[in-house]
Amino acid sequence: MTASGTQERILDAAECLFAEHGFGDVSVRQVVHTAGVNVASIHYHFGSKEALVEAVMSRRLKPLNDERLRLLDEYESRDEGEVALEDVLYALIAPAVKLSRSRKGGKSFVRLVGRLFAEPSNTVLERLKDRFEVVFIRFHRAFKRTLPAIRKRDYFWRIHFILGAMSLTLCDRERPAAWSEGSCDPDDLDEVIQQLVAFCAAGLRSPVPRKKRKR
Amino acid sequence: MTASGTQERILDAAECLFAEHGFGDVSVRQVVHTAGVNVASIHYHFGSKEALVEAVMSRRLKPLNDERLRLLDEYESRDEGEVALEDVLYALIAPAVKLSRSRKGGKSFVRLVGRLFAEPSNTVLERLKDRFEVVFIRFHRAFKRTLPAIRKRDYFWRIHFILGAMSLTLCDRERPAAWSEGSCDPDDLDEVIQQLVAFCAAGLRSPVPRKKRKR
DNA sequence: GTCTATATCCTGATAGAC
DNA sequence: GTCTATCAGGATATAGAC
Repeated sequence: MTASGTQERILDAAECLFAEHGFGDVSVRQVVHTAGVNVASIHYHFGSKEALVEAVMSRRLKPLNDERLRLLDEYESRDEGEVALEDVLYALIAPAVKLSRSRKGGKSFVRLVGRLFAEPSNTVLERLKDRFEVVFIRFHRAFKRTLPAIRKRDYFWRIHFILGAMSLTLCDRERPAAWSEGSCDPDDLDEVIQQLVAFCAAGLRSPVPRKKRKR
Repeated sequence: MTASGTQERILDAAECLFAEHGFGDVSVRQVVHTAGVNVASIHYHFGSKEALVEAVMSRRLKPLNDERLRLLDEYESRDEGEVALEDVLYALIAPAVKLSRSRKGGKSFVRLVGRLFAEPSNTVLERLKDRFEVVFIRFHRAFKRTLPAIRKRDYFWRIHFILGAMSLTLCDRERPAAWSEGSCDPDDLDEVIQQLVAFCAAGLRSPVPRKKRKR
């Protein structure tokens, strides 16, 4: 890396473009144009477009997940293992939402993460799987402690729904504000976090659905 | 259209491929190859790739939304306007989930709808906006009747979370089964629907979150 | 309506001068 | 490390014979 920070400029530009248009629809030429660097520099610094995608994700994924685990550790040591459900959810959700207002491109990155989860057959997600799994195993343990009686199948369906709600919220800042004609403020991050935490907590605590629906 | 049903074969193949790999990553050549038709036929029948994408969506969107409105009408006339929250959610969710097991490519289509909602800056969604809006206005009225005291901003945040949960569930059949080591059965559609309805109902009914969180 | 052949452009990637 | 020039391949789209 040189003093001009070419790698950083490429990563910033790619992060922003990928978040806006998706991975497949952004060419390396658009990236170098936005970054103001030479066409060849992406292959010099990263080797391939695919490696660039992975580098974009890796750069911020570790700090994000580290912060999630740090919060969870903090709550667990403070409450001696008896962490409230809302606190576990907060540790999972808040770092991602907060990252979305950090100046250094975090906004684009969280949209990328949301996009990543919404694209099922995704080689990038496969590659990053290990990093996510460590976090989820830790959170699974914490969730199960707060919900000792929950059935395995109920738990995993609900976790899936929670990921969906998070995904779309990270992906799409504008829709709630637009549909509510301004009542929802996407820039009030504490509000977003609390809404998500409350919604997910209620969903996780809801009674087991009936076995059969008569219609 | 001819007797061989070239248009249908193209639509089926495109629907399947788009659902599997996304819009941008599928070429018209892949589509014609999968459909077993000539390269030029897409442009003859649809005019452009973008028009094909729109045609794929339009073909199934009207029946889906018609079924949603039909269910809602049925419940409202039966219960004289006093429809249970779970029934409104059922009318919104069940037709989409059920379409996912219809033989004629419905499985691919609902994944496409999920993908559509997860991609914010999407020209296709803009084009189909009108068709969705009619449905949502009807459902907004129904929801507000079952939740008369809810604040506008709480309501729209929660609708957003519900769309996210639906989106990911329609997009990604496999993750809950994989993570739960088989406890979740993606083919048990009644189970999926009931899980989603119960989760979303609990979320919609949850008490208003506290104003400030002290951490 | 179907097909072949082709036009035109853009893609990711690289070679080699500086 | 940066740049220009260029490659080989694939993209959408079309022209024109059948």
